Amino acid sequence: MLTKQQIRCCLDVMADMFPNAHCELVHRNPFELLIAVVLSAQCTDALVNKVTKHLFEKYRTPHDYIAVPLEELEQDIRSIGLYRNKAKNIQKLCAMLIEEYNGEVPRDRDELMKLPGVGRKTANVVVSVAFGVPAIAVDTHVERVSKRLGFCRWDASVLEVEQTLMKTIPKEEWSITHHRMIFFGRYHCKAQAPQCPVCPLLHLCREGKKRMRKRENKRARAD
DNA sequence: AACTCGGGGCA
DNA sequence: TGCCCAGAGTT
Repeated sequence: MLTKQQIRCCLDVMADMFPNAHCELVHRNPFELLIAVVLSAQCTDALVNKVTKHLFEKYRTPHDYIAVPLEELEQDIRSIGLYRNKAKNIQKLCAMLIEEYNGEVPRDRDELMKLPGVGRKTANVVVSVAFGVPAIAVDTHVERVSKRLGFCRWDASVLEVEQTLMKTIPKEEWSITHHRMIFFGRYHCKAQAPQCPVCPLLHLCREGKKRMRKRENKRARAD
């Protein structure tokens, strides 16, 4: 396990590697962001952006989404996968927005999590990106990076990962930090092909050092 | 804690 | 062409 000091050091390196880290979802307001993040569950932001381009021209308000048959909305988002669940959730979510929140996206994380299709990760992204509330959205990238480097135990829950990061990072940097970690995880510390040999964090990384040792042993046996 | 839902993308 | 990727909800 890394010390707080070491974790901050890792995060500083990520900041240097990805100075332009940001939310990759295309949106123009909190409502569009909410829809985009709900759609992004279990698929990549790039894929969602392909769909939302057309979607946000056709549907502009919560009313627009519920004015259409479920099957039509399903067809409009078919290419992203899990589209039946997502279409159903979005119609219910829009109905709730109208009935309970005056058609506005709530600014409170716990209120957001009452909406169908909105879990902890989605709610954290929405409050931090749309409303500037400090939050750390733990997706698979943030979780994988935290565990490989040794920010937390391997068996830590998503909530424990979030709490570890919150305890380590000053509040003002929570939001930008989670974007940096996502970039680091997506483009460098990838799930299948981590770039350990060229990683500037290798000297601190629990998993990286283990992988490099394995590599060495393999080479030694081959000789 | 484990399972399910479903496509696109890449090897 | 088959494996890998990405969260929320349910039991």
